[in-house]
Amino acid sequence: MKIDTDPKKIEEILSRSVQNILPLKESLRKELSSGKRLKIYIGADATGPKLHIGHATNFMILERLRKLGHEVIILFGDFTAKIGDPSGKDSARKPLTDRETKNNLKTWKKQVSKIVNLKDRKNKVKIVKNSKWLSKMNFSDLVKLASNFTVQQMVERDMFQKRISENKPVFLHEFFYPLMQGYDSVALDVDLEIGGNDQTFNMLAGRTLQKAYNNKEKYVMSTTLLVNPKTGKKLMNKSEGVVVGLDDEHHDMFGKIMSLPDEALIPVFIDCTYVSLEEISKIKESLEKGENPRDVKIRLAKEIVTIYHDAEKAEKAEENFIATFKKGRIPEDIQEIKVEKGSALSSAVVSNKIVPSNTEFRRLITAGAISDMKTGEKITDPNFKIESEIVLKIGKKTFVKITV
RNA sequence: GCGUAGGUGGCGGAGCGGUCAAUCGCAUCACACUGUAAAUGUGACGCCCUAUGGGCUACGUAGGUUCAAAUCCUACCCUACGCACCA
Repeated sequence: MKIDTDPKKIEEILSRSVQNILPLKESLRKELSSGKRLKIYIGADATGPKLHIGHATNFMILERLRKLGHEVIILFGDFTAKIGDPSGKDSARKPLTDRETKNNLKTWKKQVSKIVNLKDRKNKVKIVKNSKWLSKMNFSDLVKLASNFTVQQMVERDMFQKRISENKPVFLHEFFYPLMQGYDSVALDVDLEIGGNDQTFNMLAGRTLQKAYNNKEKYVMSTTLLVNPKTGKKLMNKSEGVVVGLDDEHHDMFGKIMSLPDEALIPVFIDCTYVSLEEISKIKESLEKGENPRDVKIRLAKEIVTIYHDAEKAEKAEENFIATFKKGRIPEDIQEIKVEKGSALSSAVVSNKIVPSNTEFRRLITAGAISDMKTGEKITDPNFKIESEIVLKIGKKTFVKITV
């Protein structure tokens, strides 16, 4: 296969969404320009079935490289997932069953396929699981592997330092994570690994091991994580922000993007869309000149929805969004439930899991969070009975149509 | 193994016999204002009910003392730190 060495394309690969390239950006450029076919891989966490737009960044880079003709591999970390990443406080995560792993892989392929062309026969993407080699290792293999690192190197990591100074536990098996991930590089014998900035340590472990086992240079490309430039907090994090999932339904996806903080606009454009860098800098300029960020965000939402759905759905999502939230109309595609005439609203809504509990329902209704969409009036009676068809708005984002 | 300090709600962290479903901060949810942004203000934030009241389950686990326990006692489990052990 002929390798494309277009300097412009290479430049984009080397700079867009890239945090750091190790050992050196320029030597990787040389490799990419040499016409040699490189073996490149990206590792993905198999613990959950959902990917979000932050993950997409890496796959976009991978796809660019694939298009140049390089060999790309997606590694599904099923073995590491079985043990669980104990980076948080909770150490023991229940191991994933084979069925869950299988299922995760399936949904996950579907999501990735929106970005990476998995079916292209000319340059096929290889998908591998790391249980293939990791599950076969015995204790002496592990000892050999571990002897490539010192405890000091492990302990040096920020996350461990922090926990040590806070007197929080650091479990021994946590040290195995970089080892296992690093060994993937050896097993695959790769030239380059791409991963989020938080994976740098693990990726570098792979670099060390690749040198030790195969005597080969492995490049490491770390990519920027989606963070709020103002607060420094991760954007795609359940506890700190909104998670825009790649398989979110189009209206939902659109809405979630609209609720991203304004400051995040440009980074998300760069990392999660195909909009050219020149154009993004124009957008940035117009924002600085005072263009309403909302309109820019609509553009962003449309770009992203187009990637994971299509242009038509993006258009629809926009219309729906404007109609519902700007004009206060009833959105399309709302949830519908059917109940007996005269039954209590509370039970209708709780039994259909729209509201988690009766107590919560009471809270909402006394706060004036439930209103009739047709009349615009608030419903404040906790014992409200459903006598005829009604469309309700519950809180900010929930709409439901109840028929009798 | 020994010693010391700990284990409280999604997280951090108070409380140390009754007024504790548990101060406070973060997160979350709702309302107001808005651009489903941010900021700000207000309120809510275990569950259930025939609801300005009542009930049930919760403060590592299991027992016990007491009219009454997150708070006291006993045992166990877990964590950190120190000591001891270290072919």
